[in-house]
Amino acid sequence: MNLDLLLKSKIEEAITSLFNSTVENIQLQPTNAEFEGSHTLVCFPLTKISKKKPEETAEVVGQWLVNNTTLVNRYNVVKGFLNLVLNDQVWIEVFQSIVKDENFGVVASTGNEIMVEYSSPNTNKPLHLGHLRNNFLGWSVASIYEAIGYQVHRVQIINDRGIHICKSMAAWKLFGKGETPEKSGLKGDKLVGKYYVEFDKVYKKEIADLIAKGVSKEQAEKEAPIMKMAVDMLRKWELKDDETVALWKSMNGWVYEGFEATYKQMGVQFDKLYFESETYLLGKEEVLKGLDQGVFFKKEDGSVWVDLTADGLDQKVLLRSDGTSVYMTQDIGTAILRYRDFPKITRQVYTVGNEQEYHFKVLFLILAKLGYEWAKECYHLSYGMVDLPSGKMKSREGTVVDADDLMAEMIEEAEKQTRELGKIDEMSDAEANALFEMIGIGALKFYLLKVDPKKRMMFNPNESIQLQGHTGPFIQYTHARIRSIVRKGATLNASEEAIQLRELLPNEQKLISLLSIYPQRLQDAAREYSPSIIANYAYDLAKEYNQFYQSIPIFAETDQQKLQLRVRLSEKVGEVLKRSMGLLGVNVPERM
RNA sequence: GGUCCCGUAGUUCAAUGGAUAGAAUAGAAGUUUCCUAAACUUUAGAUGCAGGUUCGAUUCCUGCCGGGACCA
Repeated sequence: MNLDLLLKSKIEEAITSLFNSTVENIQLQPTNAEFEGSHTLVCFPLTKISKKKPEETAEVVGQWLVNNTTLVNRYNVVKGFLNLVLNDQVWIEVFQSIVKDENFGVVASTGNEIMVEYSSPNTNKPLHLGHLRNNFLGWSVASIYEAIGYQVHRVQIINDRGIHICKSMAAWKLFGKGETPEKSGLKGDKLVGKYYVEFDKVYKKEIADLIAKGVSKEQAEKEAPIMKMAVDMLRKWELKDDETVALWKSMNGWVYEGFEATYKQMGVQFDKLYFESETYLLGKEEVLKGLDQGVFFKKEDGSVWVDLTADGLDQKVLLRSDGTSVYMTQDIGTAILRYRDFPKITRQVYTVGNEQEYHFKVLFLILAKLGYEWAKECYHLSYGMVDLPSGKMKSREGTVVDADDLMAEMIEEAEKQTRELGKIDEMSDAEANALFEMIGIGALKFYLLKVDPKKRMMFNPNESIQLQGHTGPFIQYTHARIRSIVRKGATLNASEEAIQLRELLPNEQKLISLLSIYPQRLQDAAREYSPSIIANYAYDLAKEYNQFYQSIPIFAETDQQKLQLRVRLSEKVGEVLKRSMGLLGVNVPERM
């Protein structure tokens, strides 16, 4: 039962009957807290057909609804706003239908199928704070689509080829002395990252030395011995030189093992991994095919270009004059390969930072020009950078926040605060540790997901470890309280018969109202690709519940009907909190 | 040079063109014989500037100022 639609149709009837006319868009919105009522009809747009002042229009519509429907109990008019107070019986019916639905808010499979890409790191550096936002977002959007009945394939593309990995390889060969993650106890991705940094250090020194000898800067950058070594390795790799490929494989292997541990701690997974080393050749083929078809053109130096000036963009190179590919070439190949692997998907969602907006505009246009119908359905889930109080994260200045370190700190801080509150006295060590992790990771995920993805956001370490206020742990705590109520309620002799109440308290009505809009919020979140809509909804619901909890002592109630309603209402709120937090990748505890 | 994004309380975030712009945090003052005080209550505090469209603009349009990104 959709109350809003029901009410709207009644208002339509009212308008037809009163003004002998219709309006396309009935503006029904939630009533401001300061006024009585739950729904408000904005009457200004109706004045054209009512030929009355806004106040009078509101008055007659309100009167009609009270006289001709069983929904509206009373109304009040403030300026052109008609505030409607529905009958409690209506809310009780709404609640009954929610209670009856054991899977409230879960949409049955629709047969739609999409792919969501996220993460997609380079293999030369460990994951950092920016990757956390990326992974949490991608994971959450995928979950949200599953919740509205889609089949979702979670994938990533791993940038495992190119000069950057060769740099780490060169430095490792020169200075590594056979170091491995096993020997040094260093996580694989951290180890490879260490040699990437080492490369950079040596490279800079070599450039400086050459410049000191009178070589030009440009020349020095090319001639530095360690760079020549890296370039040579890339060349050998492309020729499939055994030794080089073996080293490449083993170093990439270390990185993947390291990443795997980080993903596990993040709580994200993938259904399939794509590797650029496996897709870039397909991209090249497709570009050459496009060249034959006249979609692209060749310049005098032999490079291949696409002309997008007609679309308001410029010309873009797709193959360099030496025939090597660029990022765009690879992405063309990857996109096409994915549709071959999963022919039923109708859309690809790319979770990639907003600095690549231009890139994806171009990519989708090119795919469309190549004749792929699905290209126009593709979506770049573009998100803003994560800044620190000190400004942008810069690896050169050592301000990059490492993902593993951050997650460990969050869990540690959760443990510290939980112990201080003396909340784990009756828990086993295993339970307590699971709780610390749930709270620490939950706080981090909520912190990063509560902000609209499109916006650039600030990561303040001191605020992020806060567990009070607009945070994940606030909602987790509310859930734990609810579970406590439900456990206690279960020990009473509750009858399963339908609740026969006729009236509700304002707190109860508001909670029912919030519960009832969950399915709509879920749809909104999917349409906008925005987990923040879910995060804020869960927060609002938890906040409302805490007010209810604080002002109404549930078990002090002598009327069994009322008591039952409050326990069941609590239970349902708990379920929806759990479900919506689940969409963010956040678990909620039974006790905390 | 061209294209795009963002400017909201001290700070971090909200607000399908609608009412007196909401939260959180930091500040001030309270609530524990009562289901978990990681909670609740009260209080103070903001739309960068100038125009325009509209019954109504934080939201749409133009210019300026400030911050950021991308393309050569």
